[in-house]
Amino acid sequence: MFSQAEENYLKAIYHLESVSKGGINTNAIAKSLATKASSVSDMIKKLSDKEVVLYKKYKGVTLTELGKKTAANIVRKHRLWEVFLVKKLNFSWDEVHDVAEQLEHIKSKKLINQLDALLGFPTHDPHGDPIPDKDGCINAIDKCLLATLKETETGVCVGVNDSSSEFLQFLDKKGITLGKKIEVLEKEDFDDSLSILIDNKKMSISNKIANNLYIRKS
Amino acid sequence: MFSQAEENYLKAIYHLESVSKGGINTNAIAKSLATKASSVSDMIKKLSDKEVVLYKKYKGVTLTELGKKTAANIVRKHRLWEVFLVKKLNFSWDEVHDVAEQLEHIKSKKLINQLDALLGFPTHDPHGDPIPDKDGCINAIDKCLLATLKETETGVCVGVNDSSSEFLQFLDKKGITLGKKIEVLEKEDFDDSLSILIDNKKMSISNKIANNLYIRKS
DNA sequence: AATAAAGTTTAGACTTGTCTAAAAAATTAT
DNA sequence: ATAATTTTTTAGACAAGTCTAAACTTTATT
Ligand SMILES: [Mn+2]
Ligand SMILES: [Mn+2]
Ligand SMILES: [Mn+2]
Ligand SMILES: [Mn+2]
Repeated sequence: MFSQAEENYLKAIYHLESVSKGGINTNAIAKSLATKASSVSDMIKKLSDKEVVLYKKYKGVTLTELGKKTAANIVRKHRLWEVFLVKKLNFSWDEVHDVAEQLEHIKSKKLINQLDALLGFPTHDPHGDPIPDKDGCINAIDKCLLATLKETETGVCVGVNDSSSEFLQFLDKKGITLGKKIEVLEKEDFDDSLSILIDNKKMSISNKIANNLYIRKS
Repeated sequence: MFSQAEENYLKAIYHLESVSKGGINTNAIAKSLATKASSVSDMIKKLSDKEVVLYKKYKGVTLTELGKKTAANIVRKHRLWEVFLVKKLNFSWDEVHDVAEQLEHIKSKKLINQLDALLGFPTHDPHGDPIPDKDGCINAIDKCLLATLKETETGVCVGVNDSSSEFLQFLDKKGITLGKKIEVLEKEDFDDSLSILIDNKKMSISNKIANNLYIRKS
């Protein structure tokens, strides 16, 4: 059994491993958890004792198979709860994260399996992130950042890179939601901004936005 | 904001006040939380500083208005989650308590209000206990223990006094669930056991059972 | 290769919540 | 009214998790 703090560390390491392969360093974990490197050092020793991470002093940390499975299960719970909040409780996609941060620590196998069933076994959360299955496997869809599309290419919005509520609310305001079809009309060399067509409306999108929106090409 | 531990103490005091009016003593709280009297003393000081309880050394403790409201809100969350688990996730009434003990500490006004709406604003939890409203008010129904009924009297099962899973599973086995009509046929002087009619079936009920089942007379 | 800078760990302290053992107060029995 | 018993509080310790400051390793710079 893992404490809430331990679970949060495992999840942070899991997410860091998914973006930067190789041993995860103390400072990166500290930053992602808004804590201090010394606290991370202490906790890593505990996690190492519990055999969920491999650890060599000064050499960073990697999840063991057990660690990966444990972390994936927390992510699974987080994302299922996010789907629940949006689908059943009328939360908008920018409101769910903080509540899911709490709900992901609830311990009950039956709860999460029944929730999964209630929601119709969803494969992705409201931000387009894949939901790991009971064994921790995720089946990632083939997506790329809008910024990588070339002129005349089209695709469908399938996810966000930044899921801060500011960004999500901005997308709402622009009418950009998951599932919408997007066509790149023009790419401005000067500032890498895009002119796109969405819902038959033409709009201009800054490079910063285009670098935080995932598209499945079509 | 209250910690999980503080919330559990508040809830325990709230429940104790509802059965035995007057200042609640340290040992009673310790017993109901399965902790030690010394721990209770420590915590009571903190709760007193936070102005949710009134406390005079050696004289027991009472909830302030703020304390009552806070505690009632935790009970509200506990019972709404229990309804959710039974109605939406197919839990049986003997499985819900432990999970609700965790869920009751989730902090989100919107979450609990939307949950309330999803469930159709239920007034009672799966064990027949009333669900406090947003202001902490409960509207208790008029109920009495089955053991207090006289021969030939009839009523409807509306709640349980003991909600341990052993007792609840026992009731399931006997076919006794909330809403069922019961008629007292005979009362045995020797051991205070009852002969009752339920679903047109005659069965014998020990005094211990009859003292843990609430009835609304009809 | 030596030094500076950056990253990491340790030492020691603090908070929350818990415990045991001992002291103090309140209650009950003689 | 005094003594015995029960209840409650205090004192001191401990585990988890965090922090700051200092020491230590590794990496980068000269
Ligand atoms: Mn999230
Ligand atoms: Mn998400
Ligand atoms: Mn309960
Ligand atoms: Mn209940």
